[in-house]
This record gives sequence, C-alpha cells and structure tokens, in this order.
Amino acid sequence: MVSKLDLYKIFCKVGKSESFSKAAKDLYMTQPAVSQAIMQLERELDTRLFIRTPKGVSLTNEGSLLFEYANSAINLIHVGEEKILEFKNLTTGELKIGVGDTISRYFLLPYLEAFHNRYPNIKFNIVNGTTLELCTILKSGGVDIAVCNFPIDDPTLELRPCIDIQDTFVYGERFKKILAKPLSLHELVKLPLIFLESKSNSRRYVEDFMISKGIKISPEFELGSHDLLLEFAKINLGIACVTREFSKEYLTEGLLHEVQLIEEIPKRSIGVCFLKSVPLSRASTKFVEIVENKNN
Amino acid sequence: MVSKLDLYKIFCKVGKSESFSKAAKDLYMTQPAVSQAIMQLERELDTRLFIRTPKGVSLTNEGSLLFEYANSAINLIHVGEEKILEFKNLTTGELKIGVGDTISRYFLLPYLEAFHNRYPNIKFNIVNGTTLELCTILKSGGVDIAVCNFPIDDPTLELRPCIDIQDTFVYGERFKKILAKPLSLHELVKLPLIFLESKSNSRRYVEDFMISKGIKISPEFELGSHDLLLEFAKINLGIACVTREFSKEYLTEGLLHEVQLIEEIPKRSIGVCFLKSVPLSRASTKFVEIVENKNN
DNA sequence: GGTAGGTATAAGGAGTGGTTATGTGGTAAG
DNA sequence: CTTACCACATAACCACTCCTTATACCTACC
Repeated sequence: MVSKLDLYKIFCKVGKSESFSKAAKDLYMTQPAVSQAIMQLERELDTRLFIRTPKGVSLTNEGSLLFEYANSAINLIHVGEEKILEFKNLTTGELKIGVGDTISRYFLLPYLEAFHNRYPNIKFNIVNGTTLELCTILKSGGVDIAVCNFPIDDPTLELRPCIDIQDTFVYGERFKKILAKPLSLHELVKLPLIFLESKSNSRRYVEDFMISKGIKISPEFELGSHDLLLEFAKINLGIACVTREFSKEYLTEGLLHEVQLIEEIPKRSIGVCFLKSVPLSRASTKFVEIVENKNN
Repeated sequence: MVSKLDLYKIFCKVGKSESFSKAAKDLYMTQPAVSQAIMQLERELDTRLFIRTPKGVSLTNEGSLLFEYANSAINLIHVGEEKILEFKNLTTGELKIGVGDTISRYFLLPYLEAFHNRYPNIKFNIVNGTTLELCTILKSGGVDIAVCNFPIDDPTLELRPCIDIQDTFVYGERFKKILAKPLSLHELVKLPLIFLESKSNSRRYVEDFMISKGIKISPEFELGSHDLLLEFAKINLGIACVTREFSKEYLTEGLLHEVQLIEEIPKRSIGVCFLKSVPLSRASTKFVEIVENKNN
C-alpha cells in the first residue's frame, strides 16, 4: 500500500483541477511540491496517473480509475469530520431563540419539540418580544435567531420566510346578521374593532395596509396578545383583527366567523431571521433547517 | 479539515486493535509515536476519540462515529490501489482501436485474436473509419491506437509500419486477351477502371502516384469496400485497383489475374499509429508489440 | 520571436514525525 | 501491603521527509 495517504489528498485536488499549478494554489503550496507528490505517487504505484500536456494535465485511464476511489475516500473523511463537529456542537450548548408569544404558541412549538427530540442536550433559552424588540435583541447578541412576523426591512438581517399567514377579521354570534354578506373596508371600520397594541408588527402591517387605502382606524380595544383578541371577539366585544392560521380552533368550532372582505389583506410571512454578519452556530443552523423543513 | 490524512491510518489501526501498543507493532512503529499521533488527531478535532483504560483503549462515541467513516475511506483507498494493480496486470481494462474495415478483416483479425487469448479480460472497442477519419478520432481521444494505411503525414503521430502492401490492378476472364502482355499506365487508364471511393487513403495514394506520372484517372466505378472491388472485377465490370495481399484468394484460385504494369506502383505500409504526446496505456503497448511481432 | 503559462528538476533548509528513555497509574498476584 | 507487570504519557533528540526557492524546458499564442 502507498505509504502516505496525504498523497491522495493532493492527487484528488489535481484530478479535479486538471492542473498542477492550480491544485498547488488551492492547497496553499507551490507547484513543484505538487509535481513531486504526484511523481512519488506514480512511482509507488508504478503507474502513470496523469498525462502531462502543455496546458495542464489530464487523468489517464488508470488515474481516473483510482480517482473514483480516492475521491470518495476523501469525501468520506470529510463527512466523518463534519459529523464529529456536529456531534460536538450539538451535545452541549444552548440555543437562544427570540420569538413573539403568539408565534411561539401557534407556530414554533412543534419545531421546538422536534429539535429537542433530535438534540436533547441543547438547552433552550426563549426570549419573548415584539418583532421590533427581537431585532434589537438579535443585534445585541441576546439571541442567536429570532422567529418573527415579516416583513422586516433591515439589510443587516438574513430573512428566511417559512409559512404564509393571512390577516383576517373575525366576529362572534352578535355580529352574524350584520356581517352575513361581503363588505368593504370602509364599511368595516364603522364597526367596533379589536386590534393588537400598536407597537406590534402585525398591527402595524394591517394598519399600514388600510392607510394605503385611505382608511384610518380607531380600535375599540387594543390588546396584548392574540389569545385575548379571540376571546374578546368571542364574547362579542367587537370584530378582531387576527391571523387566520392561529385561529383555526375558534373558526372550525363555530365560535368565531370570518368577515368576508371585498379587498383581502395581502398575505405576509412568518420566518426565521438572524444576523448576516455572524455565522450561525451549528445548533442554530440545525434549528433553522428544521423550521424550514429542509430535512425530516 | 485535519491536516494530515495519515493520522487516520493510525487512528483506524488503533480503533481496530483497541490498543496503542498493538497498533504500533502492526504499523511498525513505536508506541509513543502512535500515542502522539492520536493525541494530535484529538487535538485537531478538539474531541476525545479514545477512552484510555489500564488494559488498552476503547473508542468514545465520537470516536466510533468517526471510525465508521475513516475505516470505509481507508478501505476505499485500498480497493482503488488493488484496481490499479489489476489494471497494470491487464486483468481489466479496455482497448479502443480505430481501424479501416478492409484492414480489420484481412490483416488485424489474427492479432485481435492473439491479444484476446493472452489478455481475455481486456475489452475491445473497435471503431471503423477511413485513415483520415481515424486520425481525427485518435487526436480527440476516441481511440487509443489506430491501424491504418500509410503513408500518413502528421508530425503529432507516432507511426509503426508493420507490413508492406502492394497496390495492383486485377481483372477477370474477359480482359485476359487484352492484358496478356505488360502494359504502361497510359494504356491502362484507357480501359474501364474500378477504384475505391475517392476519400479512401488507398485510392488517394494510387491516384497521387498516377498524377505524378501525368496521368489522370476517371474510374468507371467507385466502390465502398475492397470486397466489392474484387467481386466487380470478377464479373468483368472493369479492372480493379486492389491490394495484392488482400486478394490472395481470388488470385490463387484463378478468379482474377494481375495486370503486369511496366511502372509498378511503389509499395506502401500498413501499421499502427498513436499520439506522440500521450503515453500509451499498458494494454495498448502490449497490443502494438503483438502487431509488430516483437514477441511470440 | 517574445511572452505567458504550464510542468520538471535541483538544491537547500525547516519542521514533522519518528526514535529512545523515562514517568505515571492501575491491576493482579504473592 | 507490596511488588511486578502492563499500558499509555511525556520529554528530549535527531533524521529524514517535504516544502520552498530558483531555474530550466516546453508549447501555444500574440
């Protein structure tokens, strides 16, 4: 057997780049070193592996035969090393996630569970806040990643939308007759409305949309959580602006009904975001992958 | 990535033998050397790979994870090296030969047979074409070697003439009286002539020779194969320009007769040719040797 | 014909990777 | 309890490998 496995590392690089000089650059060594290494390998195998041409080299039949194996071998080693790294980083460590509480409850929970099952040794550190607050915390390093309502306009953040959500208005029994038919936003705002507090991203999104239509709202109630929106609407205190996907239970059980708007509010997204400038930790990467459903 | 692949060779041995000292013996080195190698690997991966016990070592979780990959990789390298050996011993491989069909039938066949008997595991890949076409294919790497009619004027090709052949004119019964006596080319061209198609090297050779004598031919027939030349001549459709060596059967059986030319056409050769710039594969070398009758 | 880009060759020097010698710890037997 | 043995760790040293610089040679292209 060939004495030095390292020769194969060089061999593979040359095989791929079809050039001694280029391989040398890639390997941070000089061309003569590569030349000698290949020559040594050829000597030890007593086989010509490359055909030298004026414009580089190309594998001989024997060379490409060997290349198939050597390349796979090197790749295997790489994979092994990566597994080790993963193992190391995921058997210890902490994952700091910033998230709004509506999102954490209705969207994130299953992913947290899945991640924990897969990597039981990673501790969670969940920070609650509005989208805006989370962005600030993210930049100060308080959390590794944040799961927010989009849109977010911040060039320093990498955004990964995951699912689309639809803002909608819901009402309880008392408004059933009035809202039996589709109506326009102009008509809607005459009714008592229930919104999230004005600092929340969701509220701002819907409000901005309505302002763009020339409509100004003055909510009857401003509440701190999505749950409260649903409960207030249920006991007929008004018509609540909620996220359809997070109101499934109330809607399917007939506790609440959706307003049929003539002009529907455009969809927006929920997604993960993190700093572009800071490389993600292994655990964070895995978590993002899971949320994006890239594997399993 | 870990700097030295060689560390993995040692790592695998230790992983298998579960002992530094034993691995050291197997690797023909001393125990401290192994000890240091493993420590270096552990340092570079920043991971403990072995649990040291009083009676040897055992792989950690991370270690056995890595071992799976490293061991497969090493085995792959081994297999690759063995394949190379096989290749060298010509127990595997392919030989791509370009050849004209006249030549393959009348000249090459016995050599193909001989080579196959000697190296039964080498596959043939035979490509047909005219001499000119074959040279092109040769340069594009489509074949390893080509067996052609010479002369070939190409400085990038190495030529190995093998046998001389003689171009000659043959005729059937009907022309017997007219051609009983030797005649000159000038007289010959007045008779109906049968040639190969003009793109063939043989045709060009003879035609060039005649032009050099100031004679222009206008063949009655232009045919695609040497066989047809003989058959056409046999049924008295004209006088065919053929290769004497490939017409033995017809001549000895009296089906055809040779024109006795006053100016005989110079002999030319059939031989093997291949690219000067590309070293011959082992199989090709052997084949050339056989065709040149250098051994056996 | 000159230049650019590629590989081969030669010689020298630094550093890796092995050696020997010795230390440490744990187990088992007396 | 003590001693002996076995296995790995540590230290110091040295040689040889491997990489570098310098140079030569070839071909293709302008």
